[in-house]
Amino acid sequence: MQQETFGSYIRGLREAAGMPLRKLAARLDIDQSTLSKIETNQRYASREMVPLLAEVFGLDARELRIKFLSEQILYQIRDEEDGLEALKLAEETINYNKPQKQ
Amino acid sequence: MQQETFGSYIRGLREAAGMPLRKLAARLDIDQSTLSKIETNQRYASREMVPLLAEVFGLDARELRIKFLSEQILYQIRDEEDGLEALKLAEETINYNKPQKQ
DNA sequence: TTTTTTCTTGACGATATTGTCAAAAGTAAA
DNA sequence: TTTACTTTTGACAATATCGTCAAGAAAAAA
Repeated sequence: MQQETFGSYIRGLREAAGMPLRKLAARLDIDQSTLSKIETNQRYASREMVPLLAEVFGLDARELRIKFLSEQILYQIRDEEDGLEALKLAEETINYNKPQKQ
Repeated sequence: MQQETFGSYIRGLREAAGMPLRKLAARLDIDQSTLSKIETNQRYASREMVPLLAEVFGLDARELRIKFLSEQILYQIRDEEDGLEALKLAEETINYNKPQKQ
């Protein structure tokens, strides 16, 4: 299930840009060791980093946020049975409570 | 979005059964104040309580687990934009990595 | 209204998670 | 190799979350 994490995804972007950890960490306003750990999956990226990352790498902020949230969700239901069903129920709950169009 | 929480759901079950907090807490092996807080949404139910709750109230354990996980997920994406899209992406990711039938 | 039982609350210790510092390890250039 | 730079790591402080205790508030029974 866990092929590419958000952390390794960032690492890929950063390396492709030839940018050192130190610089990206500065842009994100975090310690470089924290970023190192995020990229090696010893820590988790925080919500606030997402728009900054989008800006730095010229990505669509919305898409990146969705990717980030999705990974959070997947992490939460990792090695749970019926995770898929839980996702579906969550979806239904959102849809049910969403204001109806027309 | 948040109409009935897992906590208030438990409270409903417990009251319907005419069971005092104290007794249910004992069955769950937690302090009654913890259960009180869970039922009033000041704390979150833990994963381990779910099968015990199912047993106590004669519910389907799988369904209750799904309900529990679903709420966890919804809590995580509360007041996030594009939460629904994140859910869908998570689903796709699971489906994509699921072993194909046939 | 007293008494008993149930429920809630605030404070606090225990636990888990996070971010940082400083040093070590790894890599590349000179 | 030295030297300079990048990345990783371990230890620890800061923060957040959690469960319990003990007392108080609320409710029900007597």
